[in-house]
Amino acid sequence: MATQRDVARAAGVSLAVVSAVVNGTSHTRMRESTRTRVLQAMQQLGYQPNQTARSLRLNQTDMIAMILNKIDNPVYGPLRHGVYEAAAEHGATVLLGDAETMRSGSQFLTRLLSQGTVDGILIRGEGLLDDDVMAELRSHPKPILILEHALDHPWIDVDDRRAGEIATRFLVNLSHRHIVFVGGSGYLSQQRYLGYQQAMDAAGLTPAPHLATGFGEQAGADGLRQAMQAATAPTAIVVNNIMSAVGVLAAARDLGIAIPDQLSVVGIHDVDLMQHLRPAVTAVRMPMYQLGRAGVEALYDLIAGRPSAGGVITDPEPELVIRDSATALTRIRD
Amino acid sequence: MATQRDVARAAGVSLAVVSAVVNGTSHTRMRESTRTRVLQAMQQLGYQPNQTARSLRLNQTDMIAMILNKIDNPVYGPLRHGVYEAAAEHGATVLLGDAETMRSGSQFLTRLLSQGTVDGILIRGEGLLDDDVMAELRSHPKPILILEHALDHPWIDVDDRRAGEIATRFLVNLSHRHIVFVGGSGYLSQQRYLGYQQAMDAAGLTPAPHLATGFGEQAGADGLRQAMQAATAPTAIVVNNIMSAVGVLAAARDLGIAIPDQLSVVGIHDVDLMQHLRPAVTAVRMPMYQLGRAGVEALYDLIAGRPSAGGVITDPEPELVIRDSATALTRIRD
DNA sequence: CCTTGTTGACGTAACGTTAATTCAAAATAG
DNA sequence: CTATTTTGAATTAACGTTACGTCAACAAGG
Repeated sequence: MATQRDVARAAGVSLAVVSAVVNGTSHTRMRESTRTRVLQAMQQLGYQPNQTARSLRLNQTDMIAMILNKIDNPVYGPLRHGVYEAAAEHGATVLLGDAETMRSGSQFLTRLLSQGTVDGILIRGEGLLDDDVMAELRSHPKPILILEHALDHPWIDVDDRRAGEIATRFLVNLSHRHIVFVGGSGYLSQQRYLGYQQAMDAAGLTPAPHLATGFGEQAGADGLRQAMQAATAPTAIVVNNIMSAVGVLAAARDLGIAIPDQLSVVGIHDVDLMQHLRPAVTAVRMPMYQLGRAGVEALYDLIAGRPSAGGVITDPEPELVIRDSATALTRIRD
Repeated sequence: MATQRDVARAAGVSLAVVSAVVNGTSHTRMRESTRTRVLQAMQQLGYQPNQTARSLRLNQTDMIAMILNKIDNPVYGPLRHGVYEAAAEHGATVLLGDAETMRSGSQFLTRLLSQGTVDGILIRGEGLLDDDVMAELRSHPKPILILEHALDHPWIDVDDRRAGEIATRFLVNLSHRHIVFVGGSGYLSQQRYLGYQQAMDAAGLTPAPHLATGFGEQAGADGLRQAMQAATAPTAIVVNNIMSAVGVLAAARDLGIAIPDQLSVVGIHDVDLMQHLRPAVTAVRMPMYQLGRAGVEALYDLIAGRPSAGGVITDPEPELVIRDSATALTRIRD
């Protein structure tokens, strides 16, 4: 492949001029005619800049890494889009990794830790990155931004507490009194449960204990079964993780519980799929796309050494998307 | 950050020795005591090799790109895992891009086209990459492997025709006679339709025309509605794209069609979600994980200049996963 | 006419690595 | 005891860029 040297030779100019043409540097100036001559030579030779050499010289790769807990989780779709878009605006490409495969000594981690691979790192590990890995990452000289609550790193996240509150208050307003909170585990789920508690307290209702059955479809099914064993069955359920809502629907069907007539369901997080389920699932949509964009911006603040905005994103707020899985309580219960 | 030069100074040896220790090169030899001295110095200084400098020197980045049509499609989950794993075994990292954002002049494409970014490229664009982009990619000096049927490039793919045949034959064996084929568009869908036709012909049944309503949930709903307008309503339906099965289920519910009692449904491709829907969806699982692994192997054959295995993957075969959305036809119809 | 400033370039030293070449000292062979 | 080989390392030239420093030629100002 043609290099700047080849172009220089073909155009009868020095290397410096070619480089200046490529980058539009102001230091090295040239006649317009020279510039077009160089441009033509580049065209003819099919010159493509060598990104690696550029990175070495500039000590900057125009690449950032994003590490997600479970890449496949559809709630990360908009997050990823936000990150990719914002990164592109900064002229950067995104290297995507999965926390699950980021064991100590893994290929991806080694790559990240070696110098000159990425300009910065975005992490959403939901507590799944073990301490060894985090310690290794901490030794990384490039900035790291955590896309969830963190104690010892710059971080930014959506408002999970508020989401729990919004979901619960909606059910309260539909006259439900026995509302349970199901699924999840870890800090993030606790925040949502906190929001649930707040909304229950505000309505003078007694919060039920958190049925922390974990993540995914099965967790939802398990949660519903557990909830239904209570002395007084709930009339409504807040599902911590949206994919668990699928499991809740399935378990309800299996148990002969009609949704929403016998049980109202609200999920936290929203994905396209929810509008295509029957009943379509009412959910609290989190600004994940914005989180992605804000994350990249904050990361680039860190990279540039600027002070970086962090903490909980309160604008936009989590947004309730009303569909068919929750309805007002009309029958008298308990 | 510490470089090899710093390590060399600290250990009182030359650069060459440090490099040899890092790579385990046999050319430059050294005493065991020297080796440990260097290793200690590396440890003390926290030396991490500079990947960029290495890439520049070796003209090899240990990074491959994978371009997918719609990253978010859950059927790509296993494909991605296969690719990531196999790449890791080759000591490589994967740069993931979406065909949708790969317009001509896009950040990601520019990055790919510049020299020294990746060692090779894997593409599954499902016809969505426009000709400009493909032409630009073709000019790329590094090998490209297409993960679907291609005319002018090395390619490899799963057996879509066979999948259509398997799905259809299963329904035929359940005594269905009016079977429609719904959803999709493009070469890949045609292959599956071809398999459908084959199975229908083999059973002496008349294939219905391909209702090519496209991809995704909505496409399934549209397809079912269209299919139901026929003079004699079908008793079974082969859904080209698995996510469309969600839409089929929803539309059936909306139209008051009971699945599987009034209509049997079989989807092509399988994702975890299907077992959590009600009814759980019977589907033909494609060896996407293996496709990912095989794709990486074939790509590395190309990179190494070896002859590369290509074409349709027939082992393992698409596998029928029987769940609850299809049942034997017992009532007399038409 | 000399001074100063501007234009349009060129040369070159890095960036951190790898691998070819070279070479002194030690070991071995004759 | 000398000739030859082996061991253990050092020097150095790239890889393709970018940016600093330099400098001739020419124009403008006094």
